[in-house]
Amino acid sequence: MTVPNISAAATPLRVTPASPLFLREDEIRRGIELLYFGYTAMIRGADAILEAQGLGRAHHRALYFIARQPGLSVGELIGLLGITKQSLGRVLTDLQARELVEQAVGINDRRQRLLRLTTAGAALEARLFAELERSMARAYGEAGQQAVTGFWAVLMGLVPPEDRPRVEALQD
Amino acid sequence: MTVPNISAAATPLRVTPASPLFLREDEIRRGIELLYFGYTAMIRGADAILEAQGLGRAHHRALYFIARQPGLSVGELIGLLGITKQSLGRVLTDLQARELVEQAVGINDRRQRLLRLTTAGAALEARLFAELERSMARAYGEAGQQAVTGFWAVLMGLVPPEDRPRVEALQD
DNA sequence: ATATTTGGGACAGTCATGTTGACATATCTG
DNA sequence: CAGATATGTCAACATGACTGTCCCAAATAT
Repeated sequence: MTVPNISAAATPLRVTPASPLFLREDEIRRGIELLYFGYTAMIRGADAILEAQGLGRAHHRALYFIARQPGLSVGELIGLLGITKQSLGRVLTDLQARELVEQAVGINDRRQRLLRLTTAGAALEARLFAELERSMARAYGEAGQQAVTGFWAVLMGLVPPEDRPRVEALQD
Repeated sequence: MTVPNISAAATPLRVTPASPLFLREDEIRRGIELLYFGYTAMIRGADAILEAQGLGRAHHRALYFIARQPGLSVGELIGLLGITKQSLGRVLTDLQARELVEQAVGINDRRQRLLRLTTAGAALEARLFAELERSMARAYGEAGQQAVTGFWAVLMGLVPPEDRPRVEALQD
């Protein structure tokens, strides 16, 4: 293997640990900054692939959630993305014109349009995911299992309680 | 107090801990999703204040870093924000027109323009920060000190090594 | 001392992605 | 059948990025 010990980094962290006074302004600002730089760094990793396809980050987000929850409805996707149907409409039009996403009439409710990736769409999403995964797996491996649990816990704490079920529901 | 035990939550987490197989696709996707929802939730918290001022998120980011590193140069701010000088130019023009930010000629290098917040700018930034802090402190408190360390470690791992010094440098 | 590079500002046009508002159609539900 | 819901579409507009170009002043190199 090329990266034999990424999942077993002998020494995790190397990051200054939080002090018991971890609610001080400096510690809060550190979290804000790391969240900003970490998030943008990960997202940026997929830009090259997107640009080569003439797509943007909005298309990426839609592809991601359709891949994650095949058969979800337009309304559910709007809820996850937090955008209006008009904004999503343009994105879906693009993706369908490129035959990356297909629609089916809802089963219980024929007004719904259920979304899934085509074979080409799944292939593209896999390439995009591989880029995100490269960043995230490196970070997980460097930080260690226990750190990952903390990472999840703080991030879930940032999500307003009423939105948490929606995030948990992706984990099925 | 209304929130007496936020800094001493008896039971941290409540989030499913990472398994030893934390590099599996599901665990990676969980991190991607939590990072997305956590980041957007925190950022969104300041939107109401910004809108009341007729400012946007771009202005917020500039205010944040100028507050964090008073006297930084235009070039340094461009580096932190990762945008072009033309994009930053409009933002700084707006902030200076509102007398939230002021410039001074560089000391060692008179070509530079060193940026700092005015009194009004500092007051606004403090209000914006208080919103972010509310989210972050709640998340820190719910998750616990150890989780915060893990949160930082994973996020720093997401930042490409060559960019890490710039993030660390904010911590002075 | 002059030439070049660098930090910053300004103008113009464009793109990606979000918004509101209005209206249409099909389907579900009471 | 009446009203609510899910979705689609058209139009206008806002935000915040981008590229390209030109400019000035100050630092640095030759």
